[in-house]
Amino acid sequence: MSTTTRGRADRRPSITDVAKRAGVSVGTVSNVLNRPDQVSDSTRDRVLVAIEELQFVRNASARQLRAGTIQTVGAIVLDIANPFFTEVARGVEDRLAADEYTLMLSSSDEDPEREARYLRLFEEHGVQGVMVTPSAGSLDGLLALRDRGIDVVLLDTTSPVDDISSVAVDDVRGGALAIEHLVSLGHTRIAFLNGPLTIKQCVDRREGVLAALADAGLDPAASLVEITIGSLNAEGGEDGVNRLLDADGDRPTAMFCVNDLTALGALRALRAHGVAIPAEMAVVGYDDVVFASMLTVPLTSVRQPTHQLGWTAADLLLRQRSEGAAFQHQRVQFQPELVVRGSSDPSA
Amino acid sequence: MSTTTRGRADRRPSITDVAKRAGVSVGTVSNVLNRPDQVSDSTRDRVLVAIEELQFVRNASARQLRAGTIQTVGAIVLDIANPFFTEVARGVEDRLAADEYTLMLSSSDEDPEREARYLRLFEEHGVQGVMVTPSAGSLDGLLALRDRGIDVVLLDTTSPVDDISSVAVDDVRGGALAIEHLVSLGHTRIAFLNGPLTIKQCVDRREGVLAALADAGLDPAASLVEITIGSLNAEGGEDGVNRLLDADGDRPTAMFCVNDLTALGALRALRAHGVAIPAEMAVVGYDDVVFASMLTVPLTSVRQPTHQLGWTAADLLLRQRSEGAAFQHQRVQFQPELVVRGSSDPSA
DNA sequence: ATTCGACGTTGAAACGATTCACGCACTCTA
DNA sequence: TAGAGTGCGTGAATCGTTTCAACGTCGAAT
Repeated sequence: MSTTTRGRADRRPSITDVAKRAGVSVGTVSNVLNRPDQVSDSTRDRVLVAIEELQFVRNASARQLRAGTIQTVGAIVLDIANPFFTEVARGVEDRLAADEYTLMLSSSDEDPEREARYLRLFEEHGVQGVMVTPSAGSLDGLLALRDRGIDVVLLDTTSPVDDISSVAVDDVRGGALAIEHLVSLGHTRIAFLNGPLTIKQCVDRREGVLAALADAGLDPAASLVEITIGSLNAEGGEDGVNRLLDADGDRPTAMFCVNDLTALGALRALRAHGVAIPAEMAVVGYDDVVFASMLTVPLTSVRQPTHQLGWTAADLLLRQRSEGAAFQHQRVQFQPELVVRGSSDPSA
Repeated sequence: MSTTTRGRADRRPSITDVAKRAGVSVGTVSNVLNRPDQVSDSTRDRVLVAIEELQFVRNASARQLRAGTIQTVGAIVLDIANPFFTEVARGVEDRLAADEYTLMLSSSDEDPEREARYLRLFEEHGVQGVMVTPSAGSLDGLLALRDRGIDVVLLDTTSPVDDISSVAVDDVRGGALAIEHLVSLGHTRIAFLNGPLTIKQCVDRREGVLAALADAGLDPAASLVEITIGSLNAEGGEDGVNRLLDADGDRPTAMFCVNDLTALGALRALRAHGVAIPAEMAVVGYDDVVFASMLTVPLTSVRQPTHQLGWTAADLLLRQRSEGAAFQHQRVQFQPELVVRGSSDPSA
């Protein structure tokens, strides 16, 4: 059974095989690998030749088992297919590279169960820390993880507890920015395509929405049409618009989408229904992803410092590890910025 | 040193700790974990309680070290930020899930060195197989990997050798489709924003381009303006267009971009230069990513069966493992499809 | 009454690397 | 020439799990 799938060797060569071939002890081979300067030139060369001849590749499991831990951290984002999160991930990688850490990256697809599964997988693999954009309302799992010695930093959401750090953008402000803008254009009946309120970003942006409406003296009951979509992507947006247009009552004149991917789907559905943008429906997205400015109708959006977000989260995580008990937990918060384009403002 | 970063426990509990607490041997705990039906109810319950109380989490390293291998495969794509590849990855995941395999996903960013580094990392971690979209011209590293017992399937490129399987889309045909379309619209001077020829897709699409020109009786030297861009993304596209417009000589009336991300950047730069699309410049992309139909000028593109591509690659890999020596290497090839939109055809 | 198999459990031997106390052979110094 | 110091190398213990031969116990079959 084991020979069928193996080309040549029946078993990958171990450090012992290398030692035998080079005529040294395993300890010496290990030294060549990890402290080459403590080995004489001739011995080192002999070992390196043996490694080359046998095509020896270190066994990470054995290495890690003995060493106890390895320079790896995990990150779980809501949706790896969302350009916003890939840019965040790039920021994380850039910071980790400086300390020679490796990243295990996964997407929860907004499913708390998937999130939990990946967290367990990461833990079994002995990651030193995790960065998570939680998809569940509860932080219990993450707190337990922290108690088991794995550092945790929340990514793109503000921490509700004092003893877990977070790096986020002010989503309340972001939501308010979008609505203030639409209100300033004269809209008084606005649709809000939002995700489930188990996701913190959705809660916060909604809070900003409500606050901005109140500030403008508008009654949410009359001026806001909330549509909850299942997933924060193009399909969700399309679905949300279809439900909105099917519904009875006054059709809103403006729409705020919880992110740009959702807005993309919404625009597609609106176009399919022949709704003019922004004349019949003004649209605002969130994230200002790479293609937002290039759409049929350039998308007004709330911009966030993506790369910096990821970089800072990784920085916090690494500092938390290196500083140990001296580390002060903190909530880093960046400010969002509204980018006005044609999807909301014909004069833009 | 070790206590500073640990919350409570100084060391994560091992199977031995669980055994002690439950008053059984380590073998029994292992049995509870792996063959629960071979353990009596009362013992099993006692062990499970101990596991719960100690918050025991299996150590994947030890597990894998002893078991020799684990249900994991790796995948390396050219650019994780490209929606094309995230869709492919989704297809891979869907197939792997059926066999309870785990995926390690990485992006080479078209850098052969990064690719090699990730391959080594995967190998050290004992993956059973890898799916790779090669960024280097040479397959030596992959062949060596295969000889060391790790199955290899090429992803989104046709295998040049008989003993490595591949799943691809006919890129020669795809390139030809784009050019045939532009020629049929009357264009005789066409720009081709292509990536480096170390990347197989670029070579193949170029071959299709040249073949289609020849079929149309056009001399490439006169009708084709080749621009080589450094990276296959929006920045590359912008850069390519800037160089094209700065150059002397007849300006082409049409442009074929090696992928949609590149086309996005190209469109942005063209707009900045006030070039009308498609009147002054017709543009065709490749991949038909999610936002292609929604751009300022909807993008004509060559569509590929992304999800199926990934699914099939994973299927081939898993079958290769399970069938062993009986497995027949094969080159699966799907056909691309041209989707005509406004960026090339005003009547579309 | 003895033998047998089934069942549940044990305990020790792996897996492959790292680490560290120790030993050996030299050279240098007093 | 003894003693200290230095540079290299050794080999055994260790990490946490899985696996498997072996063992005790009990009920059924002979």
